[in-house]
Amino acid sequence: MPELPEVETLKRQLQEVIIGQQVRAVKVFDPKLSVAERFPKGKVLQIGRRGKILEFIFEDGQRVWLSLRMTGRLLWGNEVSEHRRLTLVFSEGNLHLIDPRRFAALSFPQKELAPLGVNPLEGAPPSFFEGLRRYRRPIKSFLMDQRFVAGIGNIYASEILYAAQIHPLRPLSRLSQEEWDQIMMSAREILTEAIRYRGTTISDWRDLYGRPGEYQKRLKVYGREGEPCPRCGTSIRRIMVAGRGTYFCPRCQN
DNA sequence: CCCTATGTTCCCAA
DNA sequence: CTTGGGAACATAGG
Repeated sequence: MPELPEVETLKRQLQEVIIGQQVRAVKVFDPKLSVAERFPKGKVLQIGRRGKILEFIFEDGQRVWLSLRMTGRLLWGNEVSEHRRLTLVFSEGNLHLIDPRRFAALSFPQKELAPLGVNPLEGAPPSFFEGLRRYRRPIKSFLMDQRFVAGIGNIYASEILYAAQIHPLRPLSRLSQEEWDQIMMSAREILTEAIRYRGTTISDWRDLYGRPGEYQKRLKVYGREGEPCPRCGTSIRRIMVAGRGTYFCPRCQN
């Protein structure tokens, strides 16, 4: 599913296409998304992103949050493809929500709730790491916890820890400040690079125009079990961390 | 039939 | 309170 770089790609493309346009009609094809009937019919003022959540901001101040979950995608255009769950009819075109597994969710936030973690593109404030000493959970599961760090998912967590040369099972409480800083720096570099390549297409991800991303060609460890580490040649390993497939180099990452 | 899958949430147990 | 495991959601592919 879309992580930060994929959602950011959609956000930027939507800004080019629907800012200033008015939602004329909403067609709902999945009863799970019947809440979409309440979609504001006004003019879209801005598109935002909070971690992996896409935010539509309307002229009158109303907001809609879209969480794409595992297989959700947005498609601009006329062609009716498989797995269409929702269509927003704009003055100058149609925006379709495509979602094979039907996990995507819409919400209409009443106020500022759902405290989100730090933005890994900006980095954490200097004091952030100080408050984390008590957590002994593996660094990888921490990086993916949206309450602490917003936007990192399963693919980029493995890639970030590989770049930072930190073992995914290392307890947070046993990281030094320098190692934490290194992880945050790697996160920024990798996510920024992934945005530049319009995200990672392993199976479902496509951008607003249906094109696959390019970052999958640059993945160093994710999905590469048994292949040689690009740094030292050791065979990449796969383990389960918090129930998710996790890839790392047993020699480079400690 | 088995396992896996870019996510989130909830229940339960240690 | 912390953490992880498992299940659930629902569908497709190897």
